[in-house]
Amino acid sequence: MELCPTDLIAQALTKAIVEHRLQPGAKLAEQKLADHFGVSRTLVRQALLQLSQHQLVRLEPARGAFVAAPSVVEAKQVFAVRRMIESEMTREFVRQVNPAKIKVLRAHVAQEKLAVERGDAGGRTELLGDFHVRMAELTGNDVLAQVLGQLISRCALITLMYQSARAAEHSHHEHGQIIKALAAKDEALAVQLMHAHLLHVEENLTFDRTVPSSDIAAALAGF
Amino acid sequence: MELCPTDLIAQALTKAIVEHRLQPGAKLAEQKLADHFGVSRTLVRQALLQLSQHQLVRLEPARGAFVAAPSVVEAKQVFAVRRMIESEMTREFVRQVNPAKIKVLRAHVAQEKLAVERGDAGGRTELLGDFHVRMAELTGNDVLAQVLGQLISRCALITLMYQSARAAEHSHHEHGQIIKALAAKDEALAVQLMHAHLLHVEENLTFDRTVPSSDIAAALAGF
DNA sequence: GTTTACAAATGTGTATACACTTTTCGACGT
DNA sequence: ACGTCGAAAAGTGTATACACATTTGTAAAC
Repeated sequence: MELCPTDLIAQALTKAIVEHRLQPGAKLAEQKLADHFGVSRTLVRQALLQLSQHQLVRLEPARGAFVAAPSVVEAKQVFAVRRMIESEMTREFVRQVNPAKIKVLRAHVAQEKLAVERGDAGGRTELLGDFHVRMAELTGNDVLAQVLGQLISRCALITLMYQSARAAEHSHHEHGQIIKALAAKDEALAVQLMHAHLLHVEENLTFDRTVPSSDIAAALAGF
Repeated sequence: MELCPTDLIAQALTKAIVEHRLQPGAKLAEQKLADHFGVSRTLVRQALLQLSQHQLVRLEPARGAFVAAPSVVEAKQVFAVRRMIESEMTREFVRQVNPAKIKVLRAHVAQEKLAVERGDAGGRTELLGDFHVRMAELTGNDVLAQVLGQLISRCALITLMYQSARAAEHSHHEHGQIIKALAAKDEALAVQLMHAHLLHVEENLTFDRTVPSSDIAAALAGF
């Protein structure tokens, strides 16, 4: 569906940002990226424009592009929206659940297990997020999957900034419980578990941890 | 926040598309647009790229940009997602409702009334959609407002393609009822009304009406 | 030694140029 | 007359060029 050079670059950058190979706040100089990818600035610019729409990079006029560093309040808002969407999504999922769909989710969780045990922070964050997108896809609503996908990639940054290994394992475990409730067609339980799960993820983000910030004003507040 | 030339062009195009001054399926030739706006193709391309992300234009490789013509199934999916989000949003709104917020909504509905009475199809569609965005903004969740805004601009196209004047007035009336429930802090009623409202909007779209299509295959299906 | 002014360097913003693909249109052959 | 082939036209995809803004570094002034 999308395989033109621009999207390839955007994808590569997204991966690099979400996997934390590019620090939040890092400058993304167009020429440097162009050289690296072996293309002209034109394509890099287009890719950066896309990523800015996805809130993964901040574009400052005449100053350039920087890896986004979502604020705590923004993170909380993203999670609030996710709870709204995913509670209802879970309800819908239960209505149309069948063995094949449960099987897909179980297979996914098996992969999560591997990444968590391997200690692969990038991989596990991606997989833990993908669980929710997978659910959305299984409801058959492409728009839902797309919207949720954007929200999740947007807070992949946040999660990676703040989430501990223990929290990741906890998430993985909760996914298993959610599947059980889905398989049992227990709507109330499934919705409750999903809601609690998202709350846990948000709560476990150690927002007080000092994060290397590129925002001078914020970094030096109080000095 | 966004006032660079590219965004200005994107905004102008969005308005033209949403106000139906550009027919769904219409070709958007880059040079023509560039001449019209008095800029180079570079800026037009960037704007078109943005609009394609918002699903307002379709980009076909090496063939160009076309005004999007959302399918019926896509429309239904958008509405399904809106119901998920806005049910929960209504719940949240009731929790933090106060007289000032109610006043804002009442003022908005007053404007809707004018547009509906004036028979201004473009204006009323925009205002009827903005009611929901206004609610999102009033909850204080910027991310929610942004996500919902995208969904609504995405189906503004649909609404304008299919919605009748009578349906518009009906929507306007339902907004009033929703506000009453919100003001009374009656969560259950407000949620129920919002849910029903979105169902009504979707149901009232006359999906069977033949729409001028530029998609030859679809237009000639069955011949 | 610190601050200010200014110039070089770096980098972004937009326009233009060129290669290549798709479309259009006319001529040729059947 | 109809269909096919081919060349011209139009349009997209990418690279490059250039104007302008920002940043950096240096030198002069206090």
